[in-house]
Amino acid sequence: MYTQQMASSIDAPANRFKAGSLGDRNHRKVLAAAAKVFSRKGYTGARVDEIAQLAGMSKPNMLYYFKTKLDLYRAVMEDVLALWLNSIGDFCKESEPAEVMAQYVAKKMQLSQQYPEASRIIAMEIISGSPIIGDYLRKGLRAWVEDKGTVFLQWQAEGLMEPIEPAHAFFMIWATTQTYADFESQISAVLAVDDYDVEVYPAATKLVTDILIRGFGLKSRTPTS
Amino acid sequence: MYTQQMASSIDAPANRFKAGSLGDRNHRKVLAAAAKVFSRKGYTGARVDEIAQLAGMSKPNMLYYFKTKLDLYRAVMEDVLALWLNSIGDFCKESEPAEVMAQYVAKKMQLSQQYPEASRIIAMEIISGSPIIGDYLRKGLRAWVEDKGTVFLQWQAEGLMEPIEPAHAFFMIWATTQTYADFESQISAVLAVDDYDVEVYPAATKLVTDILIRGFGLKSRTPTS
DNA sequence: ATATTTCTTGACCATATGGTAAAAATTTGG
DNA sequence: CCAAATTTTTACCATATGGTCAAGAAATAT
Repeated sequence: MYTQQMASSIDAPANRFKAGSLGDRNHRKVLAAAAKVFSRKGYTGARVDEIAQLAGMSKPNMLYYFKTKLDLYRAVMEDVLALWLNSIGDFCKESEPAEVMAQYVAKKMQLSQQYPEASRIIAMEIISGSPIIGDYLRKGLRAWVEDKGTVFLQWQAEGLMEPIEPAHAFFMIWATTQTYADFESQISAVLAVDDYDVEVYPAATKLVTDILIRGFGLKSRTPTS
Repeated sequence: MYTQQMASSIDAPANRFKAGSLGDRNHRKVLAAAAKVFSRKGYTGARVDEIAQLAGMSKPNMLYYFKTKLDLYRAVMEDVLALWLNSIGDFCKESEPAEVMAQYVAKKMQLSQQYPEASRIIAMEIISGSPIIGDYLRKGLRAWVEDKGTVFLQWQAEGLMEPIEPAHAFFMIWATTQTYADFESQISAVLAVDDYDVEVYPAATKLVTDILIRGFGLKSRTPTS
């Protein structure tokens, strides 16, 4: 089993190669290829050789950049988590609730659209029981939720939001936005769309935003007089 | 690759063993074990031998019941899809919108709680690009959504619901309910709960129900006079 | 009880898989 | 241009993996 934990902090995506060098470029190529494969197969299902092929190099060559499959997975995970959590936007107590929510949802949706593999990798990892990021979830993410959640509590204290446990509010936002990345194959099948990006995302963003604002009962602080 | 499709209809879970016989019981044991393993590792990541061990028998013995890994996966998938779709409840146009929604959400939540592996198996399959159930999604599920969606359209025509594309309404319901099964490891990590079933599900059910009813703008047909 | 069907086992197989080592090729700094 | 460092390839290896086969053990029916 690979139930080892990674550091619970988000390190910079720094690698040991100097920017622009051959090593650096290949390093990135491998990470990109790995993200694609891991996002479809998960850790156990992914094949090292498939990743190497996708990165356009031989397996031993790829293993020169990442010594083991687990190392590679951890590296991908770090990148992906960093991307995922740095998407807070202006989450400040003083702004208009509906504005803040709209911005956050928009940002999340944009991320789902731009880096669907990132979302899927995290989803697969969590569905698998979070063997690698479990520690991070218990520490880093937990703290994040507690911190950002104060904004919701503030709004609720001001009567600008229904009494909803902040953590659950986040679960709901994440679920509704990430579903468009994670379950793309289902959604595009049901909707029978040609171009997911133009036919689904814009409409979905507006829809999810509206429903969440209404569902959370977000009120304006300065009623349009 | 295993990009073969299964029948797009949901067959009865009938097997070739007569009920209660040794064969029947073992058949079920294998299916149960397979569901657990597939739900954590996905198709490619699952190991035939691990499933056999979990079912308490040798690998060749298990392969006596299901000739190949793919056969087994298909069988599990069929069971799981049947379970998942037969959870419609009273989805009838004449009932109270809020009632219908509350019932559907409750049923979905109950399923997520009772058969979390089922939810995860579907999630993994879809995240993997629906290689096996793609055809079913394009035909069976698409038809289901179109059919059941008429209820939402009816409500909207009567002014009892905000104008929301029915399919998206379903995506939202599924996302918010299934997230509690699929992402259990994340949610329990963030909430730091001991007993997920009692500390999370009841509260989540009420929360999701309320938010969706409010978010969809469901009105009562017979206002409480 | 015995013949027959059903189930289980152990030995086995071809291939896949993650990973290694050392030589060869390439790039880079001086 | 040359030596040193970096990158890539070739040939391997041990083990894991999905699956087969024939013989043996149980159960079942007669």
